[in-house]
Amino acid sequence: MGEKSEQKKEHILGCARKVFVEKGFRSVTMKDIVEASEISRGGLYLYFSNTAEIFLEVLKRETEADDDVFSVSISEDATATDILLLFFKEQKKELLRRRGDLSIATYEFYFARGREERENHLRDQYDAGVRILKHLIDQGIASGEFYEVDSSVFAGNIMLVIEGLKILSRTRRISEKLVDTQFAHLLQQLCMEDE
Amino acid sequence: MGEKSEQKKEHILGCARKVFVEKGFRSVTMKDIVEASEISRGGLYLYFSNTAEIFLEVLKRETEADDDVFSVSISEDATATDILLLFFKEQKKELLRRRGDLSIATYEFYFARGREERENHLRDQYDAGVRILKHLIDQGIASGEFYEVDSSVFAGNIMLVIEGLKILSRTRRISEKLVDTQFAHLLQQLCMEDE
Amino acid sequence: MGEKSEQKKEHILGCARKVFVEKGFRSVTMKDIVEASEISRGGLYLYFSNTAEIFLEVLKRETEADDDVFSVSISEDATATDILLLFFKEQKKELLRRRGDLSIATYEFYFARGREERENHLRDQYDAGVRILKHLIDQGIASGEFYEVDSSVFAGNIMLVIEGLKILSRTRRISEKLVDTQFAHLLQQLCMEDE
Amino acid sequence: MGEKSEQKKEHILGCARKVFVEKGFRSVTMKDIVEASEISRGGLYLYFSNTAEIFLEVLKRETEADDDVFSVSISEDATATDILLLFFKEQKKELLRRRGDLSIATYEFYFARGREERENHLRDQYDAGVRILKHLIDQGIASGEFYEVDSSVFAGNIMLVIEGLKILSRTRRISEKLVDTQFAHLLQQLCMEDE
DNA sequence: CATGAATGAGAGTTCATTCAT
DNA sequence: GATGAATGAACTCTCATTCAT
Repeated sequence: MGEKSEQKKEHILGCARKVFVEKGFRSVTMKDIVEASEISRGGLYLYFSNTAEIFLEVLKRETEADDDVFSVSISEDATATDILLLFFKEQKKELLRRRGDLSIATYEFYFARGREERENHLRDQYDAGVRILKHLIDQGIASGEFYEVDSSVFAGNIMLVIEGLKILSRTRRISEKLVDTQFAHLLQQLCMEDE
Repeated sequence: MGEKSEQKKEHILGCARKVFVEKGFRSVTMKDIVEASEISRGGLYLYFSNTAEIFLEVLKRETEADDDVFSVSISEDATATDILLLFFKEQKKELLRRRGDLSIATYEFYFARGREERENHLRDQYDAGVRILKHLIDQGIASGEFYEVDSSVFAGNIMLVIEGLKILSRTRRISEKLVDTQFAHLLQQLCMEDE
Repeated sequence: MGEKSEQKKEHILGCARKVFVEKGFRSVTMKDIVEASEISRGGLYLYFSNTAEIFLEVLKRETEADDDVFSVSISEDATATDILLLFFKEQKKELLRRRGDLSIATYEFYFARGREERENHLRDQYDAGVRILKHLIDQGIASGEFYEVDSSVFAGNIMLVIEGLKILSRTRRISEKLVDTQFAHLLQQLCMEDE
Repeated sequence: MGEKSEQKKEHILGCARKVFVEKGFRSVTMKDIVEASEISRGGLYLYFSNTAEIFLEVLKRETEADDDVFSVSISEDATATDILLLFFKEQKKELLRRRGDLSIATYEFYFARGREERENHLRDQYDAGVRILKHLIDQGIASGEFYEVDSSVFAGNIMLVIEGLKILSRTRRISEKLVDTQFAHLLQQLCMEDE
C-alpha cells in the first residue's frame, strides 16, 4: 500500500510539475492538477491539500536533482578555471532555455508567500551557489589561476549577476550575446589569463 | 466633467496602487479595487475594464515619477563618483524598503504576460538604467576618476547586480551588509580611489 | 421646442429602427439605442422609458409607410390579375431580402408580449392583407378573371402561405424557386388562364 | 453512476422544458433553470454549459417524441383521406393549445441563431412534414381519392398554411373557425369528395 | 482508499435607471 | 430640457472542498 501510495504521489508530482512549468504558480488550480494527472478530484486531496503543498514537494525533488548538476562530469585534474567555465556554460544553457523550467513558478510562489518563510528553496539555492563558487574561487586563488579577490564577495557577485540575468530572461527576451559578454566580464576580473 | 472624471481616475489609480503593493498583481481582483476605492461595482468599469489595464496605468505614473529620482538633486559641480554614490544610495534605499513598492506586482504582471509584449516597463526601466550608467561611466573615465573599463558592459553589470539584489530582496530577507558589500565591490572595480 | 423635440424623437426612432433590424427585439438594450442615436443616456429616457415603447413607435411609422406600398403605382386600367401579380412580386422581393427588415424584431416583440395585447400590428397587417386581397378577388370574380372561390377564405389562404414563407425565410434559407412555385400554385387555383 | 447521472440530466431537461415553455428562449437564464430544477448553481454547469445547449437537447427529445405522433394510431386499412383528416386534427389540436408548447421558444432560438446553422430542427420538422404529406398525397392519388395535383407542391402548400397558422396562433389569438375553414379549403382542393 | 457528483462562495461583467449639475 | 457619471441588481461561470457510495 505504502509502496503504491508513494508511486501515485510521484505520479501526481510529475504531472503537477508540467503544469507549473506551463502556467507558473499563481494561476494553477487544483483542477488543473487533477486534470493533468488524470486522478480523481477527491483522490488528489488524499495526498495534498492545496497547490502550495504540491509545489513545495515538486521543488524539493527539483533541488535534489539539481545538486547533481553541479558536481557532475568534472574530471579529476580539472583546473578551477575549467570548472568555472563549465559552470557558466551550464548557466547559459539554463538562461537561454525557452521552456521547461520552474523558475517563473518559483518566483511566483515566493512572491505569494511572505519573505519570512523558513523553508525557502530560492534562498537555499542561491546560498548553495555562493558556497560552491566561493570554494572554487579559493581553489583558483590557491593554484594561482585567479587574482586574490575577496572570494565570498566575488561569489555573491557572480550569483547576483546570474540572478539578474535570470529575471531578465523570464521577463523579456535576452540575447545570447548579453550573457556571453557578462560572463566574459566576470572571468576577466578573476582570471589572470582570459581564454 | 472631464476634470472631475480625471480626478476620479486618479483616485482609483491611487487606491489600486495600494492594493497592488499589498497583494501583488495576480491575486488582485476588480472587487478588491472596487472596495479599496469605495466606488460602485459598475463605476470602476466606467474607467477600466480589467486589472491589467489598471496596473499598466499605475505603472505608467510610477515610471514618470521615477525618472525624476535619477536627475534630482545633483549639484552642478558633482563628480561622476558623487553621482554614482548617490545612485547606489537611492538603490539601497529601494532595496531595503519593506513595503510600499510595486516590484513584486510588476514581476507578477510580466510573468503573467508573455515575454513578447511590446510595452514592457521592466525592460524600459532596465534599459534606461544601463543608458544612464553608461553615460556616467564615460564621464568618469573622461575626468580620470574611473578606470578605462568597457562602459557599456560595466553599466549592464551594475544593473544586473541590482536586478539580482532586487529579486533576492523580494523573495527573502536580505541584509544591509550584503548590499553595501556588493556596491563597494562594484565601486572598487571602477574608481581609482575608493572612499 | 415642440418642433425640435419632435425632430429629436424622429432621430431616435430612425436610429433605433436600424438597431432593431440588426439585432431583433429581445437583445436590444437601451444602451444600444443610446449609442446608435448618439444621444445622452438620460436624454433617451426623456422621450421613451423602455425598448418596447420605442419599438411600438418604430412599428407605427413602419405600418403607415407600408400602407402606401399596397396602393402604389397601380395604373387605372390594371386587371385584378395584374394587381395580384404585382402583389406577389412585391411579396417575393420582401421574402428574399436578406436584411433591412423588421420582421424578426416584430415576431420577437409579440412573442415577448402576450397574445392578448390590444394593439397588435402583426395582426392588423395580416387582417389588412386579407381585406385587400378579398376585395381584389371579388373584383376578379366579378370581371370573370377568377374562378368563383370563397374570396374570404382564399384571401386568408394566400396570407397564410405568405406568413408561412416569411417565417421560413427568417428561420433558414429559402430558395427563390420555392416562392415561385407556391405563388404559381395559388394563381393556378384562382385564375382561369395562368400566365 | 452513469445511470444516476443520466437520470439527473433528464430531470434537468424536464424542468428546463417547463421554463422554455413558460418564457420562450431568449429570456431564459441559467439561473432560471437552476431554480426550476432545484439544483446547485455549479451543478447545472456539470451537465450543460449554456441555455442554447440545454434547449437543443430539449428540442431533440421533443422531435423524437413528435415522430411518433405522425405514425401513431393509424389502422391498417385507413385511407389516405382518413390519415389526412387525422393529421389535420392533430395539427388543429396543436394550434389551439394555449400552453405547454415549445414553438415560441423554438422560433426565438432560431431567430437568435443565424439562418445558416447546420442543425435546424425547425427546418427538419418542416421538411419531414412535406415528405410525409407528399407520400400521403401520392397514395391518395394512386387510390383515386385525390385529384391529380403536383403532390410535392401541394404538400409544401399545406405545410406553409400550417406554418402560417402556427405563427398567427403564437402571436395573437386565433379562432377555431379559422383553422377549420382553412383545413376544409385544403381538403376541398384535394379530395374528390369532401366530408 | 478512491471516486466524482454536488455544493456554494465569489469573481467578472453588463445594463436599466436615477440624479446632481 | 439635457447630460453622463454613478449605482446596484442580476447573470454568467469557475473552483476549492466535501461527502455519500
